Amino acid sequence: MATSAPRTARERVRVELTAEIKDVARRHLAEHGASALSLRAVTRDLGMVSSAVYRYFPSRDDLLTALIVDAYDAVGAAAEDADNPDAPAADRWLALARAIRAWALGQPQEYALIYGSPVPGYQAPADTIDPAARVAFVFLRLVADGVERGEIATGDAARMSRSVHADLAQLRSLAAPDVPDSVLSRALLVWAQLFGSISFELFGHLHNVIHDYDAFFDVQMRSAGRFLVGGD
Amino acid sequence: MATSAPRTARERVRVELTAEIKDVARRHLAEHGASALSLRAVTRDLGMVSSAVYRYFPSRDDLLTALIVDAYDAVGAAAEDADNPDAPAADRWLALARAIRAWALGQPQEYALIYGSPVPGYQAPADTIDPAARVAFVFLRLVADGVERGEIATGDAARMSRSVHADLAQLRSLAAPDVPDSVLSRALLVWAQLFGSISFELFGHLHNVIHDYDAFFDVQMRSAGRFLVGGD
DNA sequence: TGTACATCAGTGAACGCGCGTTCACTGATGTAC
DNA sequence: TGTACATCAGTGAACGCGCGTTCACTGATGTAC
Repeated sequence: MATSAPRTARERVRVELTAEIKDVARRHLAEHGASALSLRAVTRDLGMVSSAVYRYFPSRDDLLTALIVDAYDAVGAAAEDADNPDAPAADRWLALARAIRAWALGQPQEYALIYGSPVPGYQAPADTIDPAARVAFVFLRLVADGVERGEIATGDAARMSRSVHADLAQLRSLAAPDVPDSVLSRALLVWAQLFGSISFELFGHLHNVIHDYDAFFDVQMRSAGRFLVGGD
Repeated sequence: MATSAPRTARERVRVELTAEIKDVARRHLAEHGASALSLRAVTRDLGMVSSAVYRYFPSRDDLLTALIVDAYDAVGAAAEDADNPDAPAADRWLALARAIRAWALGQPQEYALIYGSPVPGYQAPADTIDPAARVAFVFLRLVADGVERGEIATGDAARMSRSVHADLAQLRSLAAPDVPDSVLSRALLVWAQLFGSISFELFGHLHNVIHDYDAFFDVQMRSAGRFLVGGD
């Protein structure tokens, strides 16, 4: 990934073809889902012979990993783009929620790839961890800013066990400086709610219940935002 | 499903074998996930020849559908069992949330089957709709009772578009009599949050962030319960 | 209660398919002098 | 600038595998008289 600019023609072609393989794979993903992703089908679409892909990805799982990393990066980037650090916390939250949902609706299979059930037989390697955190950092920054600027009520923490306190403390030191437990806990609730809502919509659990998804989503996220900033 | 008691020996064996096939299939599901579920592997485990399964299920998709229906029924039953209609709404909510999570942790692949990404290439037929609603009905009953008994604050409804209002009205007439929009909206938020939280845990999105999942879940659900009963 | 026929469960062979991955190879591109 | 060698991309054939589904069949179970 972090290779310096390709100098030789060969390197340039290699970079391009790697990207092309991922593009085609992404298209297949969109049509048939992750577990149906086939190296042979991808190379067929590219006019290559199936074994040629092994010059670029050592195995099918490595290709999947690359797609997963790209997907995490893409939501992360979408979230970062949507965030205006100068706006009030509630507005930032709404913008972030909308951006994530918009990304999910735009590439539902990529959303499913990273937030749906894990691909059977596939073990996510460690290099997916950092990209996965990117989108969450946007959220936690917003929360930390909101607390710092006095926009988010801190309230008093609900009673929680030492273990939960420790987990929250670790998260705080990692990504949410000076955010008290009460707010951090609320934030995680709201965060889970966001992905729960998007998954419900995308995976059809609100079929025949909700018809105007756009409007419903906004109502829900505004309500969640009020909960987030408003305290208990 | 709703066949009357089998009378002949043949019918009895048929019922038993149908159940046995599903049991083995469920075991395979638990080990390898839905998309890796293979009729041949299932029949192999049963000591049958692969074509014999077609006497019981006309195709692989029909077997999958049966497993999905069973899974929905199982969470629904778990939820119903956990619910004590005489308890306060907040307690009922916590008990329900715990029951659903416990079920999910007990059979993660079945949870993934119904609440994770849809199985690629599989189209859920209409007969999954009713079983899918069963668990939600338990929740909505609890909410309706809470409103009726004055345990859940109704507050004033946030501004929402006509379309959302209509969707909520339909849901109310279906499963939540006399529950005002404000509460219904909050309830759906909390509901999405529950499945978001369980999915986060099960699909590994809180890996290295939360360590004491049991305690964290309780803290979160209590907080969600306060939001549910307490109003905006 | 016994017989004749119809129904059904399970068999085994076969069809046609696609998959991931390996391997020895050819020919083009890049590098060092 | 030109040549000799090393590196690399892509080929094509092959391996071994498992899958869903169909079909004509045998033999057991059930039903009607």
